[in-house]
Amino acid sequence: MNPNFIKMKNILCDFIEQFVPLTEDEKNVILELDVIKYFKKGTLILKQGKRTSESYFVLKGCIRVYYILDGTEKTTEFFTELEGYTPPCVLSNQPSELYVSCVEDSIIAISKPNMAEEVFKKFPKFETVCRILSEQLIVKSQTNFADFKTSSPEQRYLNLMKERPDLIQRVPQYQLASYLGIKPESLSRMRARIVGKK
Amino acid sequence: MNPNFIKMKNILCDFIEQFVPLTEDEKNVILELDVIKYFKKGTLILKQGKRTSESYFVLKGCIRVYYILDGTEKTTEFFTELEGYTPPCVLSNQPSELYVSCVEDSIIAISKPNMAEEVFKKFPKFETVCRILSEQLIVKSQTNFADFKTSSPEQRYLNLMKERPDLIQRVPQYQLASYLGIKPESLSRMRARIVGKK
DNA sequence: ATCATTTCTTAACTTAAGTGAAGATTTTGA
DNA sequence: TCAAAATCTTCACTTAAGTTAAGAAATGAT
Repeated sequence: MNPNFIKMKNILCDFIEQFVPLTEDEKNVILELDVIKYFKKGTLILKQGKRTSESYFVLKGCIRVYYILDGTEKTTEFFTELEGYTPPCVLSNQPSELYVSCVEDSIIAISKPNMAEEVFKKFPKFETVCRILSEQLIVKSQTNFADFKTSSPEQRYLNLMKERPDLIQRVPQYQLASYLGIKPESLSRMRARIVGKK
Repeated sequence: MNPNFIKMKNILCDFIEQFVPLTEDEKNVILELDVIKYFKKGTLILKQGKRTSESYFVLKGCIRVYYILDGTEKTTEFFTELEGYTPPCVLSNQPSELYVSCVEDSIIAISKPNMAEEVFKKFPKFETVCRILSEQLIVKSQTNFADFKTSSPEQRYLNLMKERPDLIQRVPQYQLASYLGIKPESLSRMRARIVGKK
């Protein structure tokens, strides 16, 4: 077992222990269940049209969710360290509408519903964690959405600089642009405008 | 027990039975726990600055979530029949940033976390329902957000006409406008433009 | 180190949303 | 029923985003 692997397991257990305490037994269950995978930058973890039941939990790196509309990539989400994502197709049992790709070399914990079910049966505590996490995620998602609706593209960019400054460094601008709901040219112009104002 | 009350209980149980079957016992638990309240149009169920631990589940009518920024109402959500909402302040234990008001005369099932905890203990099945519902809500919220980001104000309005035509009838336009992320004047002009195009 | 590819910038022009202000229309309550 | 309040529309003007197109800069692969 390489030391990096153990480090990642600890990150995962620490994260879960924010919500419920874990016994050694329970930690071992996680160690056995969660599959930790390494991906190179640019790897497509999920492609449009494919079926999957996998959820992704980012231990290191950054993944991007996007789809292609009229030949253009529309980026809808970025997930970085300690953020998790379940594609809609996992719940709908349909082919995926979305692509998921690695913006950087990334380490991802992958889980599947049947794994989860088993664990829930053995340790109901895990279901509680998932429920609480889900409830928090809903609030987060709704709050982000509300902030987005009520601000101009420029405010959104300034807000992103404040809330997730790392993304601006890590991610190509044309991907950030559609994440902000604007065109790459507009983002470029906007940045020039903002620098000018200072 | 008035017949309308019983009707509402049935609506609630039917809704839950979409996800898990319920025994009579379990239905009774719901009947005893959930508090069903009647509100007049315009009632403020939750005010900015107030603390609450209540979640709302709309049995009939329509509620609106908004906050006031620079003296202007910013509407972030509408919930109608069979939709539920937990304000962020319930999870954060802070005074509410948001108002919740009734767009119409409404019948709302109100629940609190301590009720939920008790029920979860007695019937773990309910925690499963809540987890599944939450997971679905996350997807829904993220999908809505993605659609919003990738469309123009006009597309958003056309999409709203398709997806929630009832809202356009039920809700004042100035509230719809901020829900669409635009000014009321722009919505008014846009509607004229759309009618002209036909 | 160099070439090809990807990403970013700039510019001129078009289109639609924001703003401020006024007035029309609809709804509500006494 | 009528006046006040709330809601919606229109107009002229400003501002910023979309579009098209060209070329510069950065990155990656050999």
